[in-house]
Amino acid sequence: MPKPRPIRRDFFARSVHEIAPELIGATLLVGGVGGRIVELEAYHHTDPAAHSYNGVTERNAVMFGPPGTVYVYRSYGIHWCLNFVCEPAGSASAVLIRALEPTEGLARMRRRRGLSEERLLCSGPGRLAEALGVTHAHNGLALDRAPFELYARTEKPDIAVGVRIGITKAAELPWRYGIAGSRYLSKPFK
DNA sequence: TATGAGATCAACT
DNA sequence: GTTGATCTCATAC
Repeated sequence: MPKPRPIRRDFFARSVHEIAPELIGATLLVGGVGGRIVELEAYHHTDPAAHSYNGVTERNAVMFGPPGTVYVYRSYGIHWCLNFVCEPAGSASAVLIRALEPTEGLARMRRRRGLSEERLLCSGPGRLAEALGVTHAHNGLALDRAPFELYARTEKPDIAVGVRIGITKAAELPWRYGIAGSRYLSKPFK
């Protein structure tokens, strides 16, 4: 195995549409627990589905901050969802990390998630956050500092593209990316 | 395999 | 009061 190369914050100071496919296959750890990113979605500030579309609120404030920052929001009143802020500060764009192939800290993930088969540990944004212990306490933290670790992929996977999941606004935009055929996706690609 | 309810909160109308 | 970047469990087919 080649030595993993850390991804630094400046990686994120570009178009979210360039970043999103490049992050597929990267390794994300939180407190040493995590795995390979197999699915994510892009949200651009000009996109009606983005939280930042209607301007700053208390919830989405970190989206308007510097790139390479972690944005965590509560979903459906129940779950936490993990995002990485992209583009130059003020652009308020982000990628939602939707699924991981678990590789590190399997035992801790299982404990946090309760009895659960490996395939379901991180296959969805809410599940992923629970398995990695991500909460609002992580909102606004830098991605290249503890407890976060992010490493570039060593090989380019076969990347699938599709429409985003669970949204009604701008639902037709093909801004969901994933590893084609991975069994850890929240849903298969068409 | 598919559909539906419930959990529970921030933003918006 | 309604909706939403969700998940789990129950019930129906």
